[in-house]
Amino acid sequence: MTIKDVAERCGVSVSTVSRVLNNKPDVSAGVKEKVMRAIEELHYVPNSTARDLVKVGADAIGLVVRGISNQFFTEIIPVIENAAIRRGYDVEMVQIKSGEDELWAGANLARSKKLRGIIFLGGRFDYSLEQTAILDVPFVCCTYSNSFGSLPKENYSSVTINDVQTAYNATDMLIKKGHRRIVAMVPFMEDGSISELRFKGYCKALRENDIEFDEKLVAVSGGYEMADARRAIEELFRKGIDFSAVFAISDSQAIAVMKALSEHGISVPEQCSVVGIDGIEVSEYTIPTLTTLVQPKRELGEASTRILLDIIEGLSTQSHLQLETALREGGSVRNVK
Amino acid sequence: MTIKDVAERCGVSVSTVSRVLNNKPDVSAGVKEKVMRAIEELHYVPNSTARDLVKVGADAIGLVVRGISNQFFTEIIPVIENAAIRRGYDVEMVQIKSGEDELWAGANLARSKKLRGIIFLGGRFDYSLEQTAILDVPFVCCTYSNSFGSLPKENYSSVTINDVQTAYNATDMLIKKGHRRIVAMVPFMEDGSISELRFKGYCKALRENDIEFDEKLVAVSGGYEMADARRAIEELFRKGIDFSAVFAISDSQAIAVMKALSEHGISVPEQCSVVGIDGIEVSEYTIPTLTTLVQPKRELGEASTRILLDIIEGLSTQSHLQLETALREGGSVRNVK
DNA sequence: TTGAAAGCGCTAACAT
DNA sequence: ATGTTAGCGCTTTCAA
Repeated sequence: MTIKDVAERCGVSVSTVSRVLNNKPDVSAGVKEKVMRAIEELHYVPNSTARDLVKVGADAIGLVVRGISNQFFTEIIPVIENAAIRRGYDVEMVQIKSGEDELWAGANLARSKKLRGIIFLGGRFDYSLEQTAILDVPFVCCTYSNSFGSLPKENYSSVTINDVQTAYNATDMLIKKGHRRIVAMVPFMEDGSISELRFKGYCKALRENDIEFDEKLVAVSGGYEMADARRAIEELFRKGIDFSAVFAISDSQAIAVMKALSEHGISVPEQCSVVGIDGIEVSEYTIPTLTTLVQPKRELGEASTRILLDIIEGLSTQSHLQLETALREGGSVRNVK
Repeated sequence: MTIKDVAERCGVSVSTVSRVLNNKPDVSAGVKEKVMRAIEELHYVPNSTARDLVKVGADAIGLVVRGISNQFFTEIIPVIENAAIRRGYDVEMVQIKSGEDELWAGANLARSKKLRGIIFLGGRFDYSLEQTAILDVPFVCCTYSNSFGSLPKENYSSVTINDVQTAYNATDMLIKKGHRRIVAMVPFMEDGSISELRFKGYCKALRENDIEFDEKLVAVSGGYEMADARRAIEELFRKGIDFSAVFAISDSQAIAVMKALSEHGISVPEQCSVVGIDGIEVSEYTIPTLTTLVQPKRELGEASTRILLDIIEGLSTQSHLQLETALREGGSVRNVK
């Protein structure tokens, strides 16, 4: 069932059918009518692949999202879409799994759909110039940057928070409230990624407050899932570690921490305080409400889009924007001074 | 940057480049080497659109997911992917927004990628034969069926739970535990969709237990979001409605209900019981753990895939499978007898 | 082993 | 207003 079948059915040429398909003006009402009926009757659906192949670069950008079930990302996606639409650009989105390479996915998407640029929502922190060379359009890294790579600043853009600083703020806040034995709930200590950065922030806060780093207080979960965090806390109890607060790398792991504590009869915040990072929707629904450092989701999405489109339109060059996180005080942290 | 550029760079024909690209055997080692180096150097990435256009139907199916941020769906997706892979099929996934038509998206995907069949993860309940005719491959509806439409059973397949029965079970359980004034937290009473079915189950449970239906106990939230549920509960308090339990249409709304109750100083389950439906991950992390009717996510995904592939391979015909939900007792329901 | 050429389904000149 | 034709970038006969 192709455009040719429709054309033959109506006794017109394929270009005429193409015209009505694309709502071109120069088709007589009668023919248009006839073609539309044939389309209906034959249940014809145009092949978008063929369309893409022939189309010239339209006003559209790509969005490559790492991790289909990352709540934090799914809250940013609509922001980016709306921001792009407002400036007259469509956005083509693809999801990739944790194992896949976002650069390849982006290059593929860009070529296939003839896009003008790419936004990566989540990705690796260690690009090299060589690796990004497969991308022939500008791109911006949203929520991450190239901290562990060799890609020159002038070759890409990024919009992020300061992960080290944010983790520092979270931990420092706990210390200021009188906590000394603070658990760091992190997936990895050295993954060359977000976990490493935030762990560094935790260490820095201890250091600057003259609290000795205690390796026993690092709960290394080995993964970003809630179950990983829960398991890591259980492990702490098994070892009989004593602590009065937990800094968790993300809200979702913070929520898992609260649960694990509760299962051990520890109430939050009375017996243990918990702080997270992100500000995902469900963190407002925990009991008590999670205290967390909220990422500016709207700004992250809007700035990424703005920067990319400005580059595309020649209004500006590559840039790197670092946004502030805000402490949202829920009920999960207690002052013990 | 196309295959032609690579060919010219090496002084070979495009077909030769295509051969090394696709790992065909009949290329001399020397040429292969040369071409591969050129690909590297030029940072060439094949255009997958052009590939799709020319390829003949491969062993692949499509997965059309309704709602990018539906936690319940995102937990089923990997199940379907793995089940398909195990039988030697690739799966192409697309996400659609609430407003978009999944049938159109499915037809589009099927044609573009020359797929052998489609799984819809969530969708409308009211297809007609005419509407589904745009699909020229078999399809199965996963987690929903055509309860409000006219599509003959023999024209599609489905794998679902019994929504009416499940809601009945949830409500009946509350009644058996002594609750009489039970709130139904539903997005809509008559939406020709899942909300309507589950609301019916609630009503049926009341009826069969000789409890009079009280419209004041229906919290119609007008949407499926957590914020919608929270608002609906606030409204109940504003009206001064008295109740001892809440049946929520989904886990996520149940979690929002628990929060709203907590904010009004009502503790769960001591002063009010809450039950949900779905069994999403985070429902295991609430405090108390949410009591809910767990959908068999694994079976839903695997059965959908099996049925579709069996049809594709001519091993069986369209079928409709209804799976059981299981009550998972958390701590959010109290016996008041 | 390699190249030339046809064609996947569609759009967009260019004719008529 | 409508038809004819030339590609879009790739794979795949078919010849050489």
